[in-house]
Amino acid sequence: MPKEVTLNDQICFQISRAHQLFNKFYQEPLEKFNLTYVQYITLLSLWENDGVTVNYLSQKLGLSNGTLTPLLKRLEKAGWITRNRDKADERRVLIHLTQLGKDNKEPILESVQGCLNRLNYSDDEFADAMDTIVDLQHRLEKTNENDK
Amino acid sequence: MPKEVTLNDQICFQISRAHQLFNKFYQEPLEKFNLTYVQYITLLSLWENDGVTVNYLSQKLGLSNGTLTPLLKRLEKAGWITRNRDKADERRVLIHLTQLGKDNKEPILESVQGCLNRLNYSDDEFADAMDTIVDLQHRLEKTNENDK
DNA sequence: TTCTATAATATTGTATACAATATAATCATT
DNA sequence: AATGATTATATTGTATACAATATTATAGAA
Repeated sequence: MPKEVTLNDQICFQISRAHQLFNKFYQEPLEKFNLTYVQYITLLSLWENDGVTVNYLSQKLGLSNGTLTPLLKRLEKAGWITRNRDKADERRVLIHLTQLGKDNKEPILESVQGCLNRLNYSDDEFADAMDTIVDLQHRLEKTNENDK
Repeated sequence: MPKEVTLNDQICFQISRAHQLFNKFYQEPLEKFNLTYVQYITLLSLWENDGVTVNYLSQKLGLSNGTLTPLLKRLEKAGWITRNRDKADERRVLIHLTQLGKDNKEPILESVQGCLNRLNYSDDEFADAMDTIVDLQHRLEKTNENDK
């Protein structure tokens, strides 16, 4: 008799749960900055590389431009970034951090790190967990590739 | 000098990516049934326990009723389930699989399993990956608990 | 029994998320 | 230089996702 397929045995379901829990997890450290989790991740990318195109962010974050355009407009409205057409190539929109966006890097990272510390990962445990997740990604990417 | 915080070092980001990749991954096996990943997960729960309330599904799937109500309406419209007020307690809505929903259990599971096999997990690797992810969930839950 | 508290679901508003399409600018070839 | 192909972003339509609120039904107390 084949084993019954159950919800909790599905690795996709457990990944989804972890994703949901992270969204909740980030609410507390980001609340005082009025940022969502995805907006924070976007700022994180801009703190690494500022003055980039929507397309670059789309690749880096793995989000479609249909997701990013409205998200970036909200970040602009809140004063974190600017959106300007590239004068050298007007198809492009260049995203730049504002002074506010730059000045708040440290406070935001500190607030987040304070929460991350509470996860109580040792360096080894953390590295192992990351390896497991990235390995899963590679398996999924390889399979998704084959579908094309 | 403190180490620079980068996007790819964030475990939240890697979990998000895995979540996105799973959504893509499930498109192929579910396409012919016109189901999304979340709808599939919902059916999976109903194949385990049929005739349950919205609240039960909400707990089981970890989704709010604000997410589930429209999702269940779409599943109803497509003929997979029925939604009926419980005559014994008319605050409740009971969700039942239709004959279509029952009859398609095996074909859907087979289609999905065919794709899952391509991930090439050994039993041990799979168990380890699951442990890692569930352990992460517990760390997140514990931390989220403390916030209340 | 009537009033209140509680419980279960639905609705509203905001924010992702993406496929498909549209728009506009640039590039490439002639 | 004209035009066809390509590139970059925006828009539209559909589907999650949740907090806050509304609605309706039940339960409990006086």
